[in-house]
Amino acid sequence: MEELSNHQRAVELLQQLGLKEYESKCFVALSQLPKATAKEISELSDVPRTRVYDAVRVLEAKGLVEVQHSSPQQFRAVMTDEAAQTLRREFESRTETLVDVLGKLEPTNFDTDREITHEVWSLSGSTSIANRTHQLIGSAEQEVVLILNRRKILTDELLEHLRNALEMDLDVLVGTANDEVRETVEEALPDARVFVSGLEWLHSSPADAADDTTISRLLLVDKNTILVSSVHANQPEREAHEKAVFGRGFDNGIVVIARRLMATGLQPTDDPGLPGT
Amino acid sequence: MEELSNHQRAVELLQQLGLKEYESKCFVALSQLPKATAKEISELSDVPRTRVYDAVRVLEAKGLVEVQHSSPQQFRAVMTDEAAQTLRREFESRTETLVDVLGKLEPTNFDTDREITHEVWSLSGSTSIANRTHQLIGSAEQEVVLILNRRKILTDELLEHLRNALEMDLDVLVGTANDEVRETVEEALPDARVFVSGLEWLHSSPADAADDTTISRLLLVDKNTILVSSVHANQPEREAHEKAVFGRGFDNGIVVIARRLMATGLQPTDDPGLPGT
DNA sequence: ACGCAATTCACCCAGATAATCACAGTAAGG
DNA sequence: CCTTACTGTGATTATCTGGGTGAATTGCGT
Repeated sequence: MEELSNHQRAVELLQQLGLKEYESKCFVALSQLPKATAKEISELSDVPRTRVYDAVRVLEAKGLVEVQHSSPQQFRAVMTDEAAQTLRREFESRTETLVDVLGKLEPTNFDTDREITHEVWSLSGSTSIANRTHQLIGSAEQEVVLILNRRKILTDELLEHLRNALEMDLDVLVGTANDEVRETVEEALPDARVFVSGLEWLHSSPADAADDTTISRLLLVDKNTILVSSVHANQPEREAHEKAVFGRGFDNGIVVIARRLMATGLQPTDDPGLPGT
Repeated sequence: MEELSNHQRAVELLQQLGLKEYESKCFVALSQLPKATAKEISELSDVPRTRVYDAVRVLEAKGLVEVQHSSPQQFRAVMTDEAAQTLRREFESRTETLVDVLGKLEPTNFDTDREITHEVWSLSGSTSIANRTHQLIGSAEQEVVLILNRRKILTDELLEHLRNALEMDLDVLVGTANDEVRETVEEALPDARVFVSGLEWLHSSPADAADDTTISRLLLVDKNTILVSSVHANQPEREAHEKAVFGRGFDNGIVVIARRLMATGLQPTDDPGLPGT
């Protein structure tokens, strides 16, 4: 029954979008019928007959269904595109006023970032990580070393930030997993130094380890700040979730390790021996 | 304390966007500090200190805060713009798959609209009502009579639909509340017949009535289908909520009444006496 | 007037979530 | 080294929202 699966998925999505279970079920049922009475909805949606009315009432208030006030009351759902549009409008309105309110709220003791040493922060979510990546590249003052392992993360925006760094006469080194990506990067950034990283072990899960975790990006800025992100592929529920840690401070342990890694990885023939701890 | 009000509003908004109370409070608190420990968050947000950790953990998973795993753990919120962006991305992903799933789901008995007589449907929400308005204008076959009472509802999209109707050689009559709107409409639609409606009582609340409800649009299509929308202004909580009823069927009571109304309203000097029931 | 279905209302129960407590690790200072 | 205060984790209890059910009311057809 693939139908059931779709049904369930739709109900879950609706709930995640803010509707209650009954409301979601009723709406899905109504989406399949051009028109329906409470009884029909109840049968098709497993919602107790007596509760269909409440659910439909709030759906009406949200602009998702229309009701006909006749003896056997009839209901119909608006077209799905309209529904999505309605939900989107409500959402946008909320986020809009949210950033507004939060903006008016920030003025609290804002002592600029003091001791920025020995920090190690973790964060998650691809968008947050991408944002932090861009931000770090933007704050570079000498060099940017970046190793990419997945094609997806090579976004236009990322290239744009790298281009900006190049225009400020910074050293930009990019390590890639294979020649294909290397060529893409070389085209977009002629002034950057692009390698195929020698760190094969980085690019695929270690054979012995049981975890299917993949390093997806590795960024070193000014030999001072490091960001490492990885994806856990074993969770097929959603888009694989990306996690990252990022740390600052020249003598920060993780930064030191990363510095060594980067050096050996990008120049596999040399024995660079960068100043350690 | 206007600060408190903003604080509360922010928390409510976050909750409406899917966060729990604790999560919302913690995020708002963190948005005011560049960095904080669990204790500080607890004090600033009224969240029990021991529960701050849980809340912050899910916030981290949602990509809204970063955590520093040090002895006294430290937390920081991402910039509000980033947060909004993250939330938006999640939302879009959901609505996207939603319309997809609902689309695959619709194939159920879709006997085209049979008896379309004597129906009276109610709906609410400005966007839904606007959509229905456009749809009705698009389905017109002879004439479109529209009375506008509020400037806001004269959108470009509405004009576009009216223009389409004109190009199909339909009669388009537009009644407006005042000369200003009339001129705007006449500019945009040279071929339409535009009046300043004679129905003054429509355009403002009746003096005796206690309710401050205003009719905002009134649409009659093919002397057959009617849509009336009104706004209740006494609810300053959000944008005033718009409600509407729409009915079809030549001999539908509400349609008959509306037909009479429109006739006397648009041609105040004449005694048209359109064919009634 | 009667019966049946439609609709509403009020209540119960369960799971989720808020609130509190007790305890085990950890850092700081004497 | 020991004390002390504090940080973090887990278990426990209270509260509340919302799902689930049946009775009471309304309205319609016969």
